[in-house]
Amino acid sequence: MALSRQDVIDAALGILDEYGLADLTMRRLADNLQVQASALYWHVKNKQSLLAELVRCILDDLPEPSGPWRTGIASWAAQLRERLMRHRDSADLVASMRALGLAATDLDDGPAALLRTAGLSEQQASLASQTLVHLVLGHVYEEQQRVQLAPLTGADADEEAARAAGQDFDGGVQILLAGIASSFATV
Amino acid sequence: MALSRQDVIDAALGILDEYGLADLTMRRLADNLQVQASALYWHVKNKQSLLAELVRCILDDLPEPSGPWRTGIASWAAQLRERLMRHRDSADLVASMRALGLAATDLDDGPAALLRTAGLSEQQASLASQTLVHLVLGHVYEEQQRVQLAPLTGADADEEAARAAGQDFDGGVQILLAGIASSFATV
DNA sequence: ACCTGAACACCGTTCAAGT
DNA sequence: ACCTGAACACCGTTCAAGT
Repeated sequence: MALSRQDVIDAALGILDEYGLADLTMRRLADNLQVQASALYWHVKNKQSLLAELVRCILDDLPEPSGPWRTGIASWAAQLRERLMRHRDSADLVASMRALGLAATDLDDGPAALLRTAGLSEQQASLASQTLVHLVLGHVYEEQQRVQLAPLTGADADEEAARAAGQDFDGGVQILLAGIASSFATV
Repeated sequence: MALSRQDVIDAALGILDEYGLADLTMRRLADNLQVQASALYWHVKNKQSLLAELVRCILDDLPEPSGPWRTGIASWAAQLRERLMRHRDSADLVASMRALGLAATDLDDGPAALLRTAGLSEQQASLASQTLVHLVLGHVYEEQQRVQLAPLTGADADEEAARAAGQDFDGGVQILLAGIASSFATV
């Protein structure tokens, strides 16, 4: 049977999860699908657009934050982290694509909207949500990198380390939320 | 005259600034120095260690934060940003090296120490400074990426955009500092 | 419509050999 | 001590040609 675009995307996600972003090459992907590398270019414009597609998959149906702003944003951040943690190197991937303005550029729109309805000015809301997204991506980036370094450095118990990282994450988000709350006061 | 290790580093910084991290290849660097690519490996162990050296240069003599914690941290963050903005793609470079545990891993130590002396617990201090570094790197990363995208998208006035980015940066840091301040309250 | 095969212009790194 | 030259094992992408 002929290859479908979805087959290519699925195989790419598979390589990403198993071997990481650095090993996700067009040639390797082609090998995996038992096809010549050049065949991929019938299904996909180029590597960058394929990566953008992967980002779309990873962040698919991530709900917008809603409800009371503080708990709403906190749980949105946790959900975003959870989505990212499902795929290896996803924070790196998402950050790169955001940098190129290709995908996930609108990630901050959700939190910004909620903060505006909660009373922050346009500028404050976009600033705060931008900061939040930086924080989430930065934290998950380091967390994912640590996981990959663990085998080399001598891994602590995975379960324990994951719980600690999760608490660090929540703690960081709480600091930021406290800062946002005090921004309300000075409005 | 024979090439020195410092010559290699200087030329690498030159390529970084003029053409960006993606174009900083060993072969191009060698061309630039009018030497074979293999010659570089006498002066430098491999590409990664060269990049680590560049990070060390970029962050050289960045002073530790001191004084009253709030203004001390704010000005430290501004100084870090200023150092990073001197070299193209530096935030990307620093983040990558931090990820590999090679250089600049101890970037958060300074702020953490100041926050501890100011009264935060070990955990809170390291969490807050980690968050701060994420914020700085994340912000500068996007700022630098935007600069590189500007020629393509239709650049606004550079001066104006830089001032706006600077204010965004300061605003983001202020939000975080407010959050840290309110963490003191709950100690 | 979908894929192959060959080519182009690149990478980082190693290593014997030259001076 | 410092560098060349050639090689190895890779990249992403294009494009005529096949089915």
